[in-house]
Amino acid sequence: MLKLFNTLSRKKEEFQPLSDVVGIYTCGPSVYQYAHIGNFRTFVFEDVLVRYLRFRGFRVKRVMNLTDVEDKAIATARKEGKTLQELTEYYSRIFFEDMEKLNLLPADVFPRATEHVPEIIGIIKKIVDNGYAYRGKDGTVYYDVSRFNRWGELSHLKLVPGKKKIKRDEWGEDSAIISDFALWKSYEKEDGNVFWETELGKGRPGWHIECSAMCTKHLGTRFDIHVGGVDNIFPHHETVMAQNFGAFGENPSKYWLHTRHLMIDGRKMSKSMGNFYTLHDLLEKGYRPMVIKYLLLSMSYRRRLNFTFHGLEEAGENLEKIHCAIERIKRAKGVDDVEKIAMKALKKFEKVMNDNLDTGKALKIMEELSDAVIGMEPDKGSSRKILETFRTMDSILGLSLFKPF
RNA sequence: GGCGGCGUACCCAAGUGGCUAAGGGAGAGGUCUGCAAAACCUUUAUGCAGCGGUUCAAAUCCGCUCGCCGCCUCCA
Repeated sequence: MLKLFNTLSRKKEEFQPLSDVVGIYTCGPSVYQYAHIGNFRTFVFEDVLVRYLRFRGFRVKRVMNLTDVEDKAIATARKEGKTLQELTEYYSRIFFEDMEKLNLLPADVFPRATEHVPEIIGIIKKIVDNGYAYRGKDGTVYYDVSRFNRWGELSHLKLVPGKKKIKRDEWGEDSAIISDFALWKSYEKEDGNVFWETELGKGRPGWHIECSAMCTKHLGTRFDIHVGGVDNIFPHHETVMAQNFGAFGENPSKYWLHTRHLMIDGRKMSKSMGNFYTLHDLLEKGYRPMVIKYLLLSMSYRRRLNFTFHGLEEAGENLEKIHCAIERIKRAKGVDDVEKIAMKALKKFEKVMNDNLDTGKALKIMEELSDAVIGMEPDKGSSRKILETFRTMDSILGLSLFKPF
């Protein structure tokens, strides 16, 4: 039985789907700059989640949004003298290329925030009608956090009531204060030509409402799994829950999964600190995409992973070993009946994957199988079985083991 | 200050109450070799941040202390 750690309960829970199609929503990239490999740690994990669910026989619908309108994107476009669309199109294209390089399956839907303004308006109106939002003096529509008594349930934060209003995607000094956040931001000069004329007035969507609108449109008001990095727990996912409660009276997702950060020099790899590598950076240094992916998978997603070049080298060696083992087995003409080893390995593999998708241990099991196999002369039947096992594991981890290394 | 995570050898790391604490990497010694590399062999924690407690038994459970990190309105 598959168990997943649910941030909401802070417990591992048995995965029981709501219906015959498992709905998964993942917060995708903000497409105003290159995604870094810390971002990809999350996307790689999500890919394995989807692949594993399919392996277990579930039908899955995965939705991954592209945040293509927000403060930073607007500011960046302005600075670079581009339109918002030119900027986000460019980075979206790069993102899709990176996904392909890392052998990540495309989501079933890649909704863009700018293409969902009518849905966004619709959901804001519901929230207003239900009494969970109000209009500020300048026309900005704010979510009234004081009306939502389950605020803080996901992040487990005890927040202090306050009167602050947050209009832009700002970050301030007043921490631990409950603030009302913008659902619809009225037009400001620095928005330039980024605005929509709507029945809520001239303006643009708030950052948080985009996800509520898109997940609801593509997966309904209640779906199975919502995934993202831990830094999204608060405020982003907390607000998504609040918004969906305001509009539809329920928490949109049964399970909330959060990946821990990729660290560098003991610190979180982040855009704002500038201590990151993009996929492109590492490819340029000569590292192969699958080696990078191997490193990203080498630790359970619930644990922090410290990025080092030494670790990357080791990942490369381990991956090479597995490739060698597969090549050897392909040509094996021995007489040993060693089918059992393959079956045992697969069993162990499933066991660790069932335990909250521990890809780090799963990789170790693959390495052990490779080590075992390298010293053997398996017969034809065993060879076929071993190759099948590797193929199955590869279909879940997506490491392109059967392509030239 | 609140919530959470982590601390096992020089480095990474497994370990989830019970045989002498996995495995890699690096280092040291060796086999082989004209030398080197590769490969292979040997070796490296009376001890798991510290202190106290529970127990027949603790790296593992409990309490306290120290240190590092994450979140507490940019962020995967």
